[in-house]
Amino acid sequence: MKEKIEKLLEKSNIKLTSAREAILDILSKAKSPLNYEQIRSKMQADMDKGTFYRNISLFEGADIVQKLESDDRKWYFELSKKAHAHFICESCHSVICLDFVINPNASGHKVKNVVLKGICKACKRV
Amino acid sequence: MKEKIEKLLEKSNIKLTSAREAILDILSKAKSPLNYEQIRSKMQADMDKGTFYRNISLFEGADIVQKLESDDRKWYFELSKKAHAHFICESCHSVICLDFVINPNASGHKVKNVVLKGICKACKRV
DNA sequence: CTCTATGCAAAAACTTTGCAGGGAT
DNA sequence: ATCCCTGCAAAGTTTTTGCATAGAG
Repeated sequence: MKEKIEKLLEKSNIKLTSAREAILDILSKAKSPLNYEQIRSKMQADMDKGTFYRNISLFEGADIVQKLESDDRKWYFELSKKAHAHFICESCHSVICLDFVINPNASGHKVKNVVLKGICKACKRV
Repeated sequence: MKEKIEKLLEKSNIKLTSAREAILDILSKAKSPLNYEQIRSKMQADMDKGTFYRNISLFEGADIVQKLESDDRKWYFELSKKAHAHFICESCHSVICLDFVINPNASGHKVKNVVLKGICKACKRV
């Protein structure tokens, strides 16, 4: 894991620190995008918000991390990977990755992301 | 216009006031969802934020208005109409309605909305 | 020793809420 | 006279930023 993260950062000339490793380690294990609170709760040691967001925006600039927002007005983060759609649950606000090929040229605009919103499987059951 | 708005409100037992009429009048003329600032700038008379947001949430509760967020962390509002997709421009943050039929059962979740993100036609040209 | 990352605290940006005054019925 | 709508101002939420200190090389 650590080597993989080291490689990612090396490519962009970003130094490896324990804060950065912690963030990327959690994101690399996540099945779906996570917000600050969720990431922080998975950490062993506490991390300051400032440090978190500053590193996240460093990662975004280097295209290592992508952000998207749910409808709870929080940013959700995931490691950059090939374009895929997301589902956002209006009930529990979770963000779920979908296997969904994005057609970049529907509609005359340049489409980079697709987000579906509604009620997720889990919430539907309740 | 006014009669149409009156009918909308009557159905939900909401009294017609000039603030409410102003908001709904602007929304009914809009081609795409608008945020508070955009709506406010189209108004003849000034309107307080509190009044605006309170009425908007009244409308949402009555299913007269739907809200969605762009990626500028602002809410965008439109009159409720039959399910259609939206395009959000990551460059100018405008929200554009698309003629796009939503398939509610892709992916096992219940899909109510579809949002495409990317660069809009206008920004692409620049 | 120098340079950058971190933590703390304050600022920012939008939205929401409390409260008192004003209008409509 | 009552009820609820409105405006003003303060509070709330998440993210961003400034500054001093700690830490790495």
